[in-house]
Amino acid sequence: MSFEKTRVRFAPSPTGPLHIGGVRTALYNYLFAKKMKGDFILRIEDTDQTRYVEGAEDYIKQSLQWLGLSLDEGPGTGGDLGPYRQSERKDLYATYAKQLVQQGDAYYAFDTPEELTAAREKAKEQGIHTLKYDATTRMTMKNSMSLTEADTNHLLQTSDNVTIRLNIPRDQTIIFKDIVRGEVSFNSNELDDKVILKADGMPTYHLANIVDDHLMQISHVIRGEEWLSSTAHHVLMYQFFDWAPPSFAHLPLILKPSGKGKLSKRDGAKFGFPVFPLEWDGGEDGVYLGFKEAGFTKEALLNFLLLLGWSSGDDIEKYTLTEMIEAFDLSRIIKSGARFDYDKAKWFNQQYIIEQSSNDLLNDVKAALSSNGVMDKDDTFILRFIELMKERVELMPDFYSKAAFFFEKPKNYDEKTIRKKYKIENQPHFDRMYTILENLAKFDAEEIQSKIKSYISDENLKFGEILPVMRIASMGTMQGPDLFASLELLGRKEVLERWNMFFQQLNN
RNA sequence: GCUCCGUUCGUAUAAUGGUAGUACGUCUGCCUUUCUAGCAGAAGAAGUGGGUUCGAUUCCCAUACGGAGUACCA
Repeated sequence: MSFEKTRVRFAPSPTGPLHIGGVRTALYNYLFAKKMKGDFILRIEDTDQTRYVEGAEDYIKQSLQWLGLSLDEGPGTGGDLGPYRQSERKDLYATYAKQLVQQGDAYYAFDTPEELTAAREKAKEQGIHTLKYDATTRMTMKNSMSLTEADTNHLLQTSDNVTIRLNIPRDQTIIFKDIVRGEVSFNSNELDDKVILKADGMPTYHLANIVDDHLMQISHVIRGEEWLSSTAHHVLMYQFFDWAPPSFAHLPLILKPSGKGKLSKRDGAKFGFPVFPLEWDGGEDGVYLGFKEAGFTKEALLNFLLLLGWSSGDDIEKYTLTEMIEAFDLSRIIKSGARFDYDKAKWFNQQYIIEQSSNDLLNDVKAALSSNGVMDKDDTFILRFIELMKERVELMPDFYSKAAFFFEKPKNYDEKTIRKKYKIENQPHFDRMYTILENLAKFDAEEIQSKIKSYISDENLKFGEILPVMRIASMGTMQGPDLFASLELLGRKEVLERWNMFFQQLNN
């Protein structure tokens, strides 16, 4: 096995936008593939026609592309072992399902969904929590095991309710090794006779999954923990086909911040953070925010997800994609579920913003500004602006929301600071400082600072009574970058206008 | 209900059969006109009960709690 080429697949079903847990699964698959110099394959599991959602496949591809998780094979990408969309492989599955029937490892079942529901209801009345279609019950159902050959053949011809079910053997222990959890075992008596081929001719996940993993020469199946329970079925099917099973690694779930249950798409709105990589318009379901639109860099998102369920063992926590590939190791995946911690996600983003040069941020900042109607500033201004704001920002939109005063005059002023810091007897000084600014040879931070500061000390004023008022007069708020640098950026004309506006308003 | 999986500061996690480390968050101080950032510091953790052991957070068992699965969904 270890001599084979490593080939992993990310196999989402196109039933909606790619959830953040799915993104992490994709990441881990990608990292492992690249670490092993293997292939990363995208396979679209669209076997449920009733749940197909238009645009979901594109969304998945766009998300992977945005994140830089490039595919070696997949629908649209190509590859020798396609097609990579299960709906395009439909005929294949029936052949394999029939092989299983022939071998006696599966059988035809003719029960209608209604009959099954009725049987379950009845069982419930008798106190059986869930009716299992298995060795204990299958002889009471309508299938090729319970029916005569003649009846079976007749139904095969006439029924439009023909499915194929796995014939799970009695009293077998199914043991498999999970890379994350070690040895996991199931007694076959606990397993139900799962449908592997549906009445519409499409396979269920279980069949499609193992047929494709085998045919596509997948070496490692890295997927969410929700699949752990059905892995026993899968292992049994590998035995039926006499195929060597891949290695399994079941990833811990990403939990709600409350810790109760796995993170769902509704939690985004509930807790106020994105749970999808990109924005998704769910129609009447509403528009779901994406990490990208919320102002995350892809590097930060990836870095955050990397550490939600995996740790290198050392104290390093910032990784580039290349470093992730280098460091990643399936055996260090955490076993227990990880809660989604939005504060930590934002911290990562802040780190990435601080590290990037103003030039690197230019386009993104421009975008954040222009979506707030700010487009009249030139690059020189914005570059300087970025330098001042960079370390005060967590998400890209903060470049506007935390710094709007650079682009428009204050609409209101921080009353508390005015009350505490403004003394009417200082007004003549503000008037004189106005004149100083007006006549400054060069309106730059250094010049403003030195002239204002020497005025303050010459007049024996208190910095704490003057500077805050200047800030309020110019910015309206106490929060912001260095006062003098900010004044310079605002420009003399603008500052003087604001002062006029402020002191006039204040004194009548 | 049944099956499987899990359980270390609020959160993410590390190491370890012998002092429980790191990061986020929180709080304090320094810096500063302010907000950040940075620096310095503080508080804060092994679900419970047994066993093995000189010694258990670590190994074993039980129990509690949490999670997942239990569909002609993936």
